[in-house]
Amino acid sequence: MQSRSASPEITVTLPDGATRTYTAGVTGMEIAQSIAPSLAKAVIAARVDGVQRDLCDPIQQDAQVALIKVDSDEGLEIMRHTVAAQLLARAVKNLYPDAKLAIGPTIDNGFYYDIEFKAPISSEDLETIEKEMRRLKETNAPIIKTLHSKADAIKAFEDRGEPYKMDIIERAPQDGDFQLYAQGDTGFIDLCRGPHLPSLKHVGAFKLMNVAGAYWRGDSKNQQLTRIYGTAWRDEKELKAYLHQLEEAEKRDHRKLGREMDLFHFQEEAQGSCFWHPKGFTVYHALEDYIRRRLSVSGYVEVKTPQLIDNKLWEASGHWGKYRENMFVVPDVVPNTEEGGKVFKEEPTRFMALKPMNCPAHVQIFRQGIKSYRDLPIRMAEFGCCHRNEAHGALHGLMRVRQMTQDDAHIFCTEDQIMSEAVAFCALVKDVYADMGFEDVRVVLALRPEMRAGSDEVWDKAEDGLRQALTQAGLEFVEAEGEGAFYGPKIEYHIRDAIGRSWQCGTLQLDFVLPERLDATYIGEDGNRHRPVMLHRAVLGTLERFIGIMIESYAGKLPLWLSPVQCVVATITSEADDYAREVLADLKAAGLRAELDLRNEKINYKVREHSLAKVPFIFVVGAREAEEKTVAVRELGGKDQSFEKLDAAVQALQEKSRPPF
RNA sequence: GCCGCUUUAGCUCAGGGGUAGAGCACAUCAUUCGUAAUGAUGGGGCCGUAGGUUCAAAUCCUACAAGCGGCACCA
Repeated sequence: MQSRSASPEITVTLPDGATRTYTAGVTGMEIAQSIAPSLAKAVIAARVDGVQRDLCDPIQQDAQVALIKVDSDEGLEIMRHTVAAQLLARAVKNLYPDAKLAIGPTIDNGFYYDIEFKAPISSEDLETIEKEMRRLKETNAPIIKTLHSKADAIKAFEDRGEPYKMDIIERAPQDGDFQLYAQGDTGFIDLCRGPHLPSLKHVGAFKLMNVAGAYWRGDSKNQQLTRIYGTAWRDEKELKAYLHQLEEAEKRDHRKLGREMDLFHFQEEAQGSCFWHPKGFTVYHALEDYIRRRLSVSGYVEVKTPQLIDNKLWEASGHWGKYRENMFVVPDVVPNTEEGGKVFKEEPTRFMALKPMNCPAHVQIFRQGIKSYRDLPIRMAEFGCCHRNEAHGALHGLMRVRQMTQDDAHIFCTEDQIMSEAVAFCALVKDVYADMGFEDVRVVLALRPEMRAGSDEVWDKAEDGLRQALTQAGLEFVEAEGEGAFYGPKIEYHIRDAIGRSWQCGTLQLDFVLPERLDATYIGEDGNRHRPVMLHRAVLGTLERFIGIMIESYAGKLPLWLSPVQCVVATITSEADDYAREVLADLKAAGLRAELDLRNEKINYKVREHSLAKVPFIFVVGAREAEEKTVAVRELGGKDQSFEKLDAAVQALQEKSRPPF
């Protein structure tokens, strides 16, 4: 055995496959310097055997090393992290010495930092903080890392009055190697997993965006901190482009488009419940009809169940105990009619509730009569109107409402049928989302939570069934440990809105508990009673949220089959009025949703107005068209028009407007 | 529910202790026009709600409500 030399040589393999030899303990910065001085200026971190490291970290053995610059995605993220954890944190501590730092991670496009302030700060204070950040950036302070033992690290933050940092260190599993980052000799330090930029001079363009409240460790029982959100980019140009893109995205906000396109509105007296206008309800119906056709050929039967149900059923189902804070409860009492008197003469003792879910009602239908295993699976669908008493702060346009209509169904089946039903459902969702034009769908498999009902064997089977179903449907998905419902695992389909917020739409949930609680049974082959399994499932989720997502995704320019007005017949002069009426009649006879614009306005004005209203087609008619029985067809977004025979144009539009299913 | 912000005409927004402003929209009149704004005139507001301060409040203060951005919760 050969004796270890004081400084053995190591081989470093670069991304292009080239190898170089260094003395053990070489740092990323030294490697960069040995390659090119320009590289040493630009490099900000290193990836050593796949792990991001600071440039000052020594490399002790043979390794794959990639040098990271800000021009890469991971470099940009490191820079954002430094802007949050170093620039923002130090600026805040300079301006508010008694502020207490919690955590400051990066997020899509930026970062945030959670901080406890003595007095509330407002968005105006952000400008001051941002100014201080700019001043600090100009100092180009170097960022210096030191390693500390647990006790030392705790001491350092105790001295600085940083209880949240102490908490993080105390909860950390390791005893040493706590990384503290300082900015030169400014006295500022922060605890961080790193890596960080070697100096503030690598910081690009940044902007603080807004302030919000956020709970420490994400738990509403904990102290609420102030969260400062910011964005950071390589330079001013990128920052500007991002801000512009945000502005554009805000124009797609479904609440704004809903008003502009006269689709729906909300008002104080019915907060969280949508008033659907004729045009909006046309979209709603078109979508509902589409799903109804899909379900019908997929072997579903449709039902309708009561809105108001006695709390006896909710107690039996478990909702009264577990879900009551989200329910609208109605006293089952005749109200007092005396003027100025109490609403109820006596304290109500009997209650009903607006249904927050359809499942218990569907079990009631299942329980009528005796079911045989030959009847299963029963796929019971309902466009169920549900009410949930959502927290005020949760409401958000159509995305989060208090009255919603789910494209809901419950599949009652045997355990052996779970797999095939789940596979069929995943295929159905895939087809529907493809029809809607959604590509960016995030699929989550939510696995068993700590508190759960049912044996591990049943959970193994259920989770595996869903996993296989997703695989067979060819869907990529991520697994979320502990996120499942207490009664079973679930699949969730998430879609993003215009500004990138993710909303859950479709879902499949396995339930072994409710059939038990509500005593649903079927007679098996063996002549004995058995429990069916219930699959709760929705493809769109709710019509409200899905339409909201559709509006944002299409920026209001809905596909033809969903457009509330598919075609406007616009005249050039009043000479063409009679002919325009004929054209309209033909369109309507072909089942198209068409309107007439005979107003005494210039055609430019009409085209502009209907284009802004996002009408997919305009049939322009003037004296010439009336004479020749043609129409000038203008498609939304198109620059010019085509002249077509009336019957051909109507037929073509009819063809194009056919729903995808 | 919690934190911060906002609330003025149908919409977007300016203003600010002393008779309420603009653009768009709307109405009327003129114009009959060939593919993204024709012109003129006019109507329209309890300045979110309720209290308070003041000779005087849309403006200052307080409370409440709703909306917006987050958090928590969730389809």
